[in-house]
Amino acid sequence: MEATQLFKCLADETRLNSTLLIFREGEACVCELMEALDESQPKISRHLAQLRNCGLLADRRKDQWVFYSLHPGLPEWVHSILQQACNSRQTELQVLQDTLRAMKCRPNRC
Amino acid sequence: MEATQLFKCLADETRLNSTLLIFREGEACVCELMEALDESQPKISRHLAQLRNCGLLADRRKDQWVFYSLHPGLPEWVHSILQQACNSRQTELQVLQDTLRAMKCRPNRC
DNA sequence: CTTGCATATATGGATATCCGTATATACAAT
DNA sequence: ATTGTATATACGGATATCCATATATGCAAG
Repeated sequence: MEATQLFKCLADETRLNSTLLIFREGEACVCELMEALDESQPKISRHLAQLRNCGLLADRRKDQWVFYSLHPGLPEWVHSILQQACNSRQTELQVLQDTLRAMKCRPNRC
Repeated sequence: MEATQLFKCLADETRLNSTLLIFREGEACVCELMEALDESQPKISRHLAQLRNCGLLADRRKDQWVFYSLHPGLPEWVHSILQQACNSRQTELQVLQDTLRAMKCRPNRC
């Protein structure tokens, strides 16, 4: 993964928050991110597709949901940068995670 | 400094390489970066101005040169991200630094 | 096979980014 | 004052990014 490509991925609010939420939660599906970030379905879906195409995220299908997670085998420096980005917006991320946790009818995991 | 703003700064090859060279060298002026990156003067100058306006770089004037350095007082997580970015392109950066060091008539520092 | 839910993609338009070229500014030296 | 060197900025065009809206796909349940 090229550094500039990673930075392009993280240079958008929706993509950064989605990636960091996935980083902290392990995985998340489109509808969970819609709820946590309060954004439209196409918007979330498009950004996640972009992150997957760049190799930052991987997806798995479970019933009608698609769960996105960090792509396995990302180099250590990518994880380190994500961790630092988390540090820089701890408070905001906590709010997003609380919203996610308060969500009713979260999809069942495998 | 906002995380997405930092990532936008680093999402361009010219800006990323300039920033990392400055990170490793301490400071650099426009003509040094032109030489090391083999790019035009307006291109380098425009990108440096953008980095300064975002608060990532600071500049000081010495005779006819303008030296750019990391803005003092940047939070620790910014430094950490720059360090990780350096790690991810060590080899390429080394080449750029060698070109810089081989440059004839480098400007005199204060 | 139709309905419903989750997700993906296509389209078109608004805005942003990036760059080459040309020009301007600042300042030292003559 | 004029020249030369270093840097900055203005302008215009090409391209990329981002989004809302509409539509398509995939799949499970009935």
